[in-house]
Amino acid sequence: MKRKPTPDHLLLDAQFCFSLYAASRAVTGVYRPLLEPLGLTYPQYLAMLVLWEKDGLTVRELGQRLQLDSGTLTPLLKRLQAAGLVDRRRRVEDEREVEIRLTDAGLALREQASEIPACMAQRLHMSLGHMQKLRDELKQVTLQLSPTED
Amino acid sequence: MKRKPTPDHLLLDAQFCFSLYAASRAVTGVYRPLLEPLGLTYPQYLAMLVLWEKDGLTVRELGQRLQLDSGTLTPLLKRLQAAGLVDRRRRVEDEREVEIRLTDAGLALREQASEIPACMAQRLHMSLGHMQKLRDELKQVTLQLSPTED
DNA sequence: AAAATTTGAATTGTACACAATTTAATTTTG
DNA sequence: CAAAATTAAATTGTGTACAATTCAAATTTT
Repeated sequence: MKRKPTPDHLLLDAQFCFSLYAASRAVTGVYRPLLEPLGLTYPQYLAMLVLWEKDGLTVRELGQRLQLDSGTLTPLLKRLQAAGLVDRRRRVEDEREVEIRLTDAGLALREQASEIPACMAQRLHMSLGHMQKLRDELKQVTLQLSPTED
Repeated sequence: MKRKPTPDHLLLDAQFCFSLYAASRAVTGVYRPLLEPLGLTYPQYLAMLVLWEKDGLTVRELGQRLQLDSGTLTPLLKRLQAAGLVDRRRRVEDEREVEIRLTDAGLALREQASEIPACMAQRLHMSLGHMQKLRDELKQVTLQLSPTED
């Protein structure tokens, strides 16, 4: 009574999804020790990147940028607030919205973070051009799969 | 008193890491409704892929394949067991090891899962060749960043 | 304007991830 | 061989993700 072997298209190593999932976690793992001196987790670092770019966004706007909902962002932002990096306050124009503002410490942290991307690029042993190409292809994947598409 | 703008290399859209992180979550999001009828989460599906390929692995071996530790796998496997898809038992040769075996139901589920990769490939609107190329480049990233490297 | 709907955050509950510790079972070593 | 070191899972604790619900504040309808 022989059991059929797994068809090729179900092999783990054949999966595009797994290469993506594994690579994403591997990259996060490399960031961890780099971010530890700044007292940030990787998702917190992403939120700070957005705020350094444009301060005073609402939770909703931050969520659109990072593709995260309030269930993820609210506790994350509370931790950033507890760490003294941001302030959270209701907008006067619309009390439903919560505006996130960098504190002086939050803004100052940008200088320390400034070294990180180069650090990462070096660890990847990849040309800048190839990295940009791969990045843009991944953006295309996200765009293609985003719910608005199709 | 003008504040310096964020340098280009700190812009969110410039980050390779974010494109990876966003794409990975987008892909998982597409799997969710496909896996729901099978009663699997995405990481559970990955564990099943490994077991369909080679049954009777230990938690450690499964962890090596998926790059996950027992802190993640133990509860995940308990849920698969609760769903009646796998059995967990200590090895007699070495009582420290826990062997994971597919149940009949677990093996049978492979037939339903068989349609999923093609479903996914179609959603990506990408040639098979391009998907494989991207997949292999991502594997290279993971390999490059794995702790054994350097 | 009052009622119904919509919207933005927060909350609740489930399921990962992963560091750090614990426990039990083997191996290695003195 | 017995103590020490190592190993495999499990456990504990923190921090995401995300669906679903709740709540309060706008907005739209009637």
